[in-house]
Amino acid sequence: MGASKTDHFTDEQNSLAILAKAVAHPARIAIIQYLLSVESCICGDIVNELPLSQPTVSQHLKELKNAGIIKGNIEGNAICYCLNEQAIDVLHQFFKDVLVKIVNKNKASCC
Amino acid sequence: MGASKTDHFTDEQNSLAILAKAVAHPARIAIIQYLLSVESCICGDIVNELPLSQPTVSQHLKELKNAGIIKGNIEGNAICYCLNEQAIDVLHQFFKDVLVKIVNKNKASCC
DNA sequence: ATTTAATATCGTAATATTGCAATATTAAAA
DNA sequence: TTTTAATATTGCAATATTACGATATTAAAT
Repeated sequence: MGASKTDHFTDEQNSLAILAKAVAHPARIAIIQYLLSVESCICGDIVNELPLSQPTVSQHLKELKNAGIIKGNIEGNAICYCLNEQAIDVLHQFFKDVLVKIVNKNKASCC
Repeated sequence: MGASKTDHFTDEQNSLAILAKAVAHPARIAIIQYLLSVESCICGDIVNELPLSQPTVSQHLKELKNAGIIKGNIEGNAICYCLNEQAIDVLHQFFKDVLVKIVNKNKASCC
């Protein structure tokens, strides 16, 4: 098939999967790290920071934007990209909750 | 091309991407949530919990295991799967750090 | 020894992702 | 207005993912 059967899962499961997928590529991790390292959000040189062609970088940015991980504002003929705190927080909370539950379970004897 | 150019990125970027990719499917989110909901780790009924066929579930479990998100122990003719605290912690720490940095940046005026 | 139950693997079709060259778009600069 | 710079889109080839039927494996139960 190839397509995942999203309608069989909860909205929460689907949206977490979409967010995780957006992050699930080394280039997109690199983009996130670069956005964090830059002082201002106005950054027109992401392409030069990555070992990929301009169209490929543009595509990765689009995927991050579609998933809501980053926000983009037009600033003249450059574009200001910045991280979306809320989307990152959803992922952070999920893994935090998972971790807390694992620790509690392991306390009660497990693998 | 289709294959990502992993050799152009850092080990950290690649391993974070692998972990995120393992989680980046609603069925695998569902598996994680189910493993958390069960008291013991001995669980031989993951297939019945998911709206997917047995081979498909088995494949998803394999991917989670390959990425280190879950661990599997053979228990007779059933298999005991449980979450790997360390792998989840890597993801948790990453998103926590990103979040802290975003908050600090936004304080210093940004988007 | 045979059956049963649980899980894994193989093969394959449908679809998605990755990457880039070529080209388009857009707005500032000259 | 022409050029330049920055980013986006299109088209396409290579590869990866998702899903499942059929089949294999494995160990307990009969």
